[in-house]
Amino acid sequence: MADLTEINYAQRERLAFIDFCLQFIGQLSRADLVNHFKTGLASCSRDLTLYKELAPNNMTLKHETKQYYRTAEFKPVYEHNAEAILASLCRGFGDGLSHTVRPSEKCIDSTRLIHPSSETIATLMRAINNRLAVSCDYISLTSGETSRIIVPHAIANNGQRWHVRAYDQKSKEFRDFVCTRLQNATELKKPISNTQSGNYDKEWHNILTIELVVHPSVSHPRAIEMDFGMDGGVLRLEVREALLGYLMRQWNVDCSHNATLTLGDCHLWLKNISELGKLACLTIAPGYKEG
Amino acid sequence: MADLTEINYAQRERLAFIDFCLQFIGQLSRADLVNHFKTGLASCSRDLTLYKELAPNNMTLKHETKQYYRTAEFKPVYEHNAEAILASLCRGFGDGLSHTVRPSEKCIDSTRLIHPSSETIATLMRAINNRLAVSCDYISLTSGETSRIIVPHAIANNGQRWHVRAYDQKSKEFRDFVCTRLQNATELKKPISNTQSGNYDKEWHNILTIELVVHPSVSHPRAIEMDFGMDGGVLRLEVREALLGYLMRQWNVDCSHNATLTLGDCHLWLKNISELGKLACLTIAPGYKEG
DNA sequence: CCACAAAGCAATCATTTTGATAGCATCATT
DNA sequence: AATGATGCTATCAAAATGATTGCTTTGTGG
Repeated sequence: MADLTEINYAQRERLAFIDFCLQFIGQLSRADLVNHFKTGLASCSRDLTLYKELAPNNMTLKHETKQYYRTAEFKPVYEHNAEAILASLCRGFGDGLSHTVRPSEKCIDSTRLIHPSSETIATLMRAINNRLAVSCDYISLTSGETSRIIVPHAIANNGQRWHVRAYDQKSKEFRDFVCTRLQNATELKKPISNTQSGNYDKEWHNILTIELVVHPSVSHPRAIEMDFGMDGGVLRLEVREALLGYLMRQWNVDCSHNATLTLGDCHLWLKNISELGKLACLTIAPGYKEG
Repeated sequence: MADLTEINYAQRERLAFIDFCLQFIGQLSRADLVNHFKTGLASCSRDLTLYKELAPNNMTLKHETKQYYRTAEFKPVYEHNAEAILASLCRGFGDGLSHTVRPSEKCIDSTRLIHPSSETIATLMRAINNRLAVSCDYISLTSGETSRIIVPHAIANNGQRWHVRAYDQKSKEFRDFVCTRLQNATELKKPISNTQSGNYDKEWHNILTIELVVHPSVSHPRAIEMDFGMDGGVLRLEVREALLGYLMRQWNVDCSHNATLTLGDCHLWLKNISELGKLACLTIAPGYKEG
């Protein structure tokens, strides 16, 4: 019997592709495999034969259409993670590096309107990995364009924008910068001072445990519980303090102390807000009032 | 000289990996390659040699650290799409099928709190591809649990949830259903009637051209223009009518006729709303009033 | 300052994987 | 019943890969 772990990289990819097509498309022809991997017919037959060995009851050939069909007894050979699958369907297969893409028109991801340049991302990621400072021009919403030197240690998406979390030499504190508002980012070769390293970013390293519950104003709470896979009506999450405000805004979580926000479409309430103390990050959160 | 298109699938993957590491991490060791692809040392040397042939000036070996470093003259061999790169950094490499994952802790995507089951997605996608109806139990926010037969034709993410767009035999119209609120989804084998096919979903096939502009209340509009890569202060988009409302809500676009919404953090205004006519989908959009 | 260890490199050969071809089987279509 | 399209298997040649060896470079520790 064939052992999954002993199969080489390329063939494993092809087997995974077969498995995927059966489960998420329902059928598969030899031509699909040949097209996708630019492989020969022979190796294609070999792959199908091997797949049949691994999972004899997963597919049957229908000669009417000359395609393999998923059977009702199908058991996936590979555990496909749901988010990864959806990404594959939306953006096509392949790892996004070599372009073996074939996006599905039937699976449409949310629209990202903000696309940082890959140059900027590359510079930031290299600086992060090599602990270097970056000089750049930054246009802020409040103060307009300024020249800055920042020491980045992570990048994060807040649901809309990609931010870089960095020590700002101008304000002498850790801040978020929107990646698309950076221009002329350049790595500075001299090593950074210790206090500017990510380890000293308190709000980043402070992990808060928050409790989200269905908002009392919702009339069929079960629907929301199912959305969030809630266990006993509560969703516990670990969140970096630096990112909490964004998360609350992204999910439109009522952050008032008594769930009094009545703005439409508010499905969640931050139940344990009173235990969290005063948090600057929450100033952008829906319904938040200090106290 | 080696020709990129003539290189086989497996080696192309490895070359892309080298290219990626140099550009987004800054360095790469032979061990990284071996680890990632579980390949032998020999083939690893071959890949590096070939990469040097393809791009002689992209990397240099530093013996101090025994790693290859990106040079200042680096020119990517593969065009990496920014979104794909960010996904690779956040979730690790590989196509999400075979798990060759190694996510970066320095690159954090926004938190998706709602994860549809891969079983449900699989059933829906198969039904879509094979034009089948699906029976299921659905829990709606307004009417609670009901049994339904729907004919799905696409799934889409609205920024928060995955929806399935489908003909609903109960209400006899096309609607959106939240994937996580579906239970016991089962394909029905009999073929669907023609009028229930996706082709007849008017709101889905009606493509609107919308014009988004920086909200007049923003004090440094250049920052927003850069975020959205605006051309002359306007961002023109083609959007399905069925998805327009979600898009407006996701990006918090002021949909009032005169940009009068003053709610904090509203960076965009839907400039041509007056030309779009009456749209039911906009009832959920910020600031929208009929008229 | 020299020996050593660690990593990279190049060459070689055995093994594995792949591609191409040919002949046969199956089944829908006509 | 003939035809054509596709799938299967077997075979052989070609290509890719893995393992081994001996060599080079360079940093490190004595």
